[in-house]
Amino acid sequence: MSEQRRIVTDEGLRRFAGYEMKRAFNAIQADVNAVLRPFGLRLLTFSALSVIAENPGLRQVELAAALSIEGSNAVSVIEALLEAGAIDRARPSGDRRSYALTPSAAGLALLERATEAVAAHDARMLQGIVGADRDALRRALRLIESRGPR
Amino acid sequence: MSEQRRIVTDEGLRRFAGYEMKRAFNAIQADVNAVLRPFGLRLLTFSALSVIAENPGLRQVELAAALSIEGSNAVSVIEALLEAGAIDRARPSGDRRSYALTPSAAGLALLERATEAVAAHDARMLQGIVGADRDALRRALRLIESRGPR
DNA sequence: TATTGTTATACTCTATAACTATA
DNA sequence: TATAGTTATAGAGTATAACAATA
Repeated sequence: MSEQRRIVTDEGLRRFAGYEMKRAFNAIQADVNAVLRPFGLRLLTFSALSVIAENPGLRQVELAAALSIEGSNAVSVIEALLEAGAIDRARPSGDRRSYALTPSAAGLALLERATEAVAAHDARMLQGIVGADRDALRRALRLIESRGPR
Repeated sequence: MSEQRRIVTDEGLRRFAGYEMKRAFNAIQADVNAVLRPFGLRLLTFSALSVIAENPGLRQVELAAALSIEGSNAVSVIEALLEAGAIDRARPSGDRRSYALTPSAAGLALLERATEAVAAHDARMLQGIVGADRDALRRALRLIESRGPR
């Protein structure tokens, strides 16, 4: 035990939504990645797989735009999903620069199970936030996101 | 222009608050760090300086706990603030293992200006979120944070 | 000239293990 | 034995610049 029980506060920072957002997101990030680890996925690869399944045949540049990540950073994400056998990549007939990304059967099965786990995680994190508050949170997050770079 | 205007969506992911939180926080993170760059600060060093100014004489372990970061990761943050001349570090009389962190006069002046800029940034990001919605956002973020590891 | 995908690189944040010196 | 601070290390996310192939 310490000699003097000092109460150290971050009260001054609590007035900033950005600071509280960071703390809340860190909690989510840690939890969701723990949930996804058994599936061999991270939040980013899970998200990418989800978008690919939703938009089969999309190009890498489209995936990056949908996830708001740089194209160069999409490369390793796609590589991870390819190595896991969750997606396939093929040159489309039209443009020989681009690739068409499609989910594999295994990828769809993986996504289904992972999505269920993530849904449970999400519900757990939102416990106690109900009704109008939940809607307000959603609205606020989208508005904040829209304040960012286009 | 692309031959085919494909609409790629992340609609499936939008049902997860965690995904929207990540996107919103990325927008905040990018903006606040751009705002802090002229002051030679990042979100983390700004936060640390703020907590030190609010709790002068606190120990490093207390700072780390207040910010919810690992003690080992607090080292470089403190180092950055020391090098910037924003804080001082001294061995207290009682315990020769620990350090007492205090803001310098220059650090307090820096914090004052930086806080003003961050407040403007925060207000900008929260534009359009008013009244009950703003309270709901705050409540939700604290509740989500409390769902994380203790 | 512009776009797609890629490589290389750098910085930041987070987490863990192991160590020292002090308690 | 436990605590405060440190070092080393690794993994992950983000950002920029430069390049080859193709349009």
